[in-house]
Amino acid sequence: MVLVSNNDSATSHAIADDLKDRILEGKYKPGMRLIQDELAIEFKASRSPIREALRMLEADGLVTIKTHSGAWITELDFAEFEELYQIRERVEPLMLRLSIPHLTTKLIKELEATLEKLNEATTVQQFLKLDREFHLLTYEGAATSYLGEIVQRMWNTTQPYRRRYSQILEREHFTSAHLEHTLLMKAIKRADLDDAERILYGHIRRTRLELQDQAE
Amino acid sequence: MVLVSNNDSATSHAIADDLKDRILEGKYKPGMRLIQDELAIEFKASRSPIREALRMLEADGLVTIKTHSGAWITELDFAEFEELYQIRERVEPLMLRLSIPHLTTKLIKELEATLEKLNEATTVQQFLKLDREFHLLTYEGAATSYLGEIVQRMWNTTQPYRRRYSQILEREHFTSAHLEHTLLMKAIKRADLDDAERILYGHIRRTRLELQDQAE
DNA sequence: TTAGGTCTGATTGCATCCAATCACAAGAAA
DNA sequence: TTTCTTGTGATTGGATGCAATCAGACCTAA
Repeated sequence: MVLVSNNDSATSHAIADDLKDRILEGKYKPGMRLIQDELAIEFKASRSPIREALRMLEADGLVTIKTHSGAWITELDFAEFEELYQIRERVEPLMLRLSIPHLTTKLIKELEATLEKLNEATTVQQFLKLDREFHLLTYEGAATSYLGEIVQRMWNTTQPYRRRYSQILEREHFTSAHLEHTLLMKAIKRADLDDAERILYGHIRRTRLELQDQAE
Repeated sequence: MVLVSNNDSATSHAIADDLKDRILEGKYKPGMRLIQDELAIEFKASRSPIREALRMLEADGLVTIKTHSGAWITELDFAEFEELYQIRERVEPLMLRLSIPHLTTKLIKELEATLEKLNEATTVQQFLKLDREFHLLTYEGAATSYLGEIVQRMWNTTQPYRRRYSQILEREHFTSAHLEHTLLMKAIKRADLDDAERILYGHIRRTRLELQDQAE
């Protein structure tokens, strides 16, 4: 289960990947409109592949298309953001459970290295990037077809908001996250499925509640 | 949250809806190939809207597209079917929890009527149709944007397989389902969120395990 | 001033044509 | 016989032009 890159030769896929990066990096902000002609000119292609790319991004939840009207970068209100976190609480522990038994020693080494870098992160930028990397890596052992898609999609759509809201988080949050990540790592290493599930559930839940508190 | 019909004027949407019905009704069987030209002729349209419709169905998980190769009705192996049931076990109880507090008395009346018909169903066909109707109705109170999509998508993709596998289920299964549905209805009426979640979780889980037993 | 209607430019949706790619069959070599 | 190569038809991907639709400005009437 590769939750990272996606190499498909067709230009529509290439365009979709490129746009996806821009959205995840925050270059394209939620609510921004995308105009087919402009994109076509920029990518030196016709509107056909652009349209297909937009449909793919729509499937990823990154873009919202309204018939005869246009395409916008998906915009979440806080309720939707919260909803996605609630789904994550339920779904990611399952994916972790399915993954742990198939994690190779190589992957575990990689996980530990990422965790170390994560603990040393100083900027919010770094923290977000490494946090994402760490969690998605823990799922790499799951040979799932649908679960992986769902999880990836949720990480993608919430990405711009994690960036936005994490600015308001207290220092306290990062130390809690640090402790939970360490506990999670230990549970993974001794292949304790129930414990790992529980820690992850609590980790996501606590983050949601903290964001909830800060946001009002 | 309307999990039933979808009225969008654009022809690509109309085509997508039509194809969707055919797949869910079992006219188009998993593994069957879809050829753009043939569909274009049948729908008296060009290939552009057909292509868009296929992309939409891909997003719904009903169709699988391979670049430069073609489109097929999505085919699940048993492992994927099981995976989807595991996700349902985690996700649908959450949706039920979010729904119950907002169920109107009108909806509850409708639910009871559906349950009554469901208990009187004699053929497998009827059972499947009413079972789907009953469960999706219990979620109708949830004002969710993503959860609803996910749940609906899982019901859609597993539909052909529910039909296939339910043929091999014992009479025993239907009486268990009956009892669980009745318990669920009671929990819903007294708005007992925890109990409702637990019953639904067990209901989906038991079905999965029974199918697992029968299938090997 | 404000509400409603109409017009117009911008943009999307669809049709058609051509190019790129693939799958499969037929043939050649071992 | 088996395996590899090559070529050809079928099918998908992309480009271009036109029609349909929408949003916003402008005008008119109350």
